[in-house]
Order: sequence, then C-alpha cells, then structure tokens
Amino acid sequence: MMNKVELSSKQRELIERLGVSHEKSGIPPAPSRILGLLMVSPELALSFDSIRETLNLSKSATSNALNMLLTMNRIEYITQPGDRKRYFKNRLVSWREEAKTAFERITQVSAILEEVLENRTKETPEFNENLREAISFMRFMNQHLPELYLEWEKSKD
Amino acid sequence: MMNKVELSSKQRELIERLGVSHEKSGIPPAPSRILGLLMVSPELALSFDSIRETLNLSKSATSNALNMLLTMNRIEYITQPGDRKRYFKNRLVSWREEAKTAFERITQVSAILEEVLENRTKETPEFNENLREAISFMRFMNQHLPELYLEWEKSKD
DNA sequence: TTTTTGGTTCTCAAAGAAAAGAACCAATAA
DNA sequence: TTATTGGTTCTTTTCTTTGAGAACCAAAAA
Repeated sequence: MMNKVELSSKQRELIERLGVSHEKSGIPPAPSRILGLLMVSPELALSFDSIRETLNLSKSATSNALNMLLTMNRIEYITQPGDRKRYFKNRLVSWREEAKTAFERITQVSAILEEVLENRTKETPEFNENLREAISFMRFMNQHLPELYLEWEKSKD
Repeated sequence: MMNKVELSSKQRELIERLGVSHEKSGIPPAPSRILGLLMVSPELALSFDSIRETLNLSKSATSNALNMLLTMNRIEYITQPGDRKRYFKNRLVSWREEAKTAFERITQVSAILEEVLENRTKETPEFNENLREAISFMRFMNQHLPELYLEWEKSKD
C-alpha cells in the first residue's frame, strides 16, 4: 500500500509555496496543497490514495478537497479500463478561464461603484470626481484587456 | 448622543453590497462595512462614534477595524482645531496603489511557476508547454499593464 | 453470497476569527 | 484636583473553518 509520491525537498517546498499562494486567493489549505502537488508531481495523474498518503490527509479531507476542486473546475480526473480508481490531474488549461474570471470581477466592482455614484449627494464634487475616475479606469481595463490577450496570442508565433 | 448617519434603505443596501465585495477580497466583515459606509455616506468624514452607532458595532470592533484600515492605508483621518475627535474618510486615492498591488501578485505567481517549471521532469512535455504558456501570459501582462495604464491617463484629456 | 475496493457522509474535536463588554488609560476640561 | 472624552486593550463568548475518524455504501470481485 505504498502509494506515496516520492518528492525531493525542493519539490515539497514548492508545493508549500504554491499552497500558500492559493490560500491567498481564498482556497482552503487542503485543496491548496493538492493543487500544488498536482503541479509539481512528475506523475501527472494521481489516485485518491496517493494524494492522501503523500500529503498526509484523512480520507474525508481528501474527498472533500478533491470534490471542491472538481466543482471549481481546477482539476479533472481520468480513468483506466478495468480500474475503478480515478486519477486526478491539474487542469492547467483552465488558467485562461481564471484570468477571465478575474477580469469579470473588475466589471462587477465597477458596476456597484457606478450605482454608488448615482446615489451620491452632489455636495461632494471632488470625491465624486475621484470615484468617477476609478470607475473610468476599471471600464477602460475591461475594454482593453481582451485586446491585450489577443496581442499576446499573436506574439506567440 | 445621536451620532448616527441617516441612510436610505438604498444606501444601506449599497453598503452591504460593498461590504460583501470587500469580504471577497479578504477584508473581514466589520472593516468591510466601514469601507462601504465611508463610500456611501453623504458626509465624507465620520467620527468614531457615528461609525459605531450607524453600523451597530462595539467600541472594540470599531477601534480594531479602523486601525486595520488605517494600517492598510484604505482610510485616513482628519482633525479639527479644538476637537479631540478624529474624523475618518475613505482614502479613495488609493485605488491606483491597489491596482499596482494586484498586478504585483501576478509577478509573484509567475515567479513561483517558473521555479516549478525549472524543477519539473522533462517526461511531460505537453504539461510543461502549457505551464510555459501560462507563465508567458503572466509575463506579458506584467509588461503591458503599465502601458495600458498610461494610455488610460492620456485618454482622459 | 460474502468480501474488497474506492470512495462518501456524518459526527466530533480543535483551532482560529470576530466581536461584545468591561476595564483601563492618557489628554483635556471643569 | 476631579470628571469627562475619545478611544485602546484585555477577557470572554460565539461562530466558523478545518480536519480527523468511524460508520457507511454501492459496485465489483471472489
């Protein structure tokens, strides 16, 4: 039953740093470590048990974390004929979608701020002007980020 | 001692929505509401007690939240001659700095990912290529976001 | 039919985050 | 000198998050 993935101390360190980085963006510790492991591991597709044993997690923690990551679309799993196990992989492809989501957050915030602006007293022109400027910046970003993305696509060839 | 700020239900709603939005970016509930209040309130500079009473917070919660926001540079306070009270205001100016911080996060992440890439096995060329691409995208963004900012500045006149 | 595998779900304990309330304190006012 | 103001700090409580462990369960294997 030795399902553990063998990792160098450098690899373990990177997993932790990736973990912390994910925690910063709001993902809980266990799922964060799993994402890290699935980024660093030489083997791309890992079974429930090898994840569990490599990271010293309980079954419940592993199960919940994997399901959360599946729901978030951050990982996926593959299966093999004649093997009931699922093998989980980092869905690295999803970074484009993530970027998009991050950009959409800007839209949401600027929408709220516009509503705030509409409802503000006219007695505070300077503040309102500042607010207007922030909104304008966000709108501008939103308009031009897609173009920037296309530019990057082109720059690749 | 009626220090409460008078707010319409629309204004209260906006404060809550701004609050939730701030919570999403990692700021705790009380400070989040205070930021919302200081964004919506017709009066720009509010005293400790009017914040406390308007948001129904305890003294300790108010004190801690205000100090956290001061440390984060999200608010500032002004004083008036012959008045010991401090009047707190939203430091709306700081959105540029915040944007910069957000951009810097991209740099940090791409730095970790590069290190991961250097330490990956060569046996997984497709995965590695994807990773390389994600890194390239982040680097590109980082290079061009400052230009985009300048463009926006110009577009204002 | 019974056992094993590959998990899931439930219950509980531990730890941490938030906030309340009271005690406290320095500076000003009386 | 004493009282008040404008907070800060400490202690306690409450709520939430996280994860462990055990019970559970469906599908497949024996």
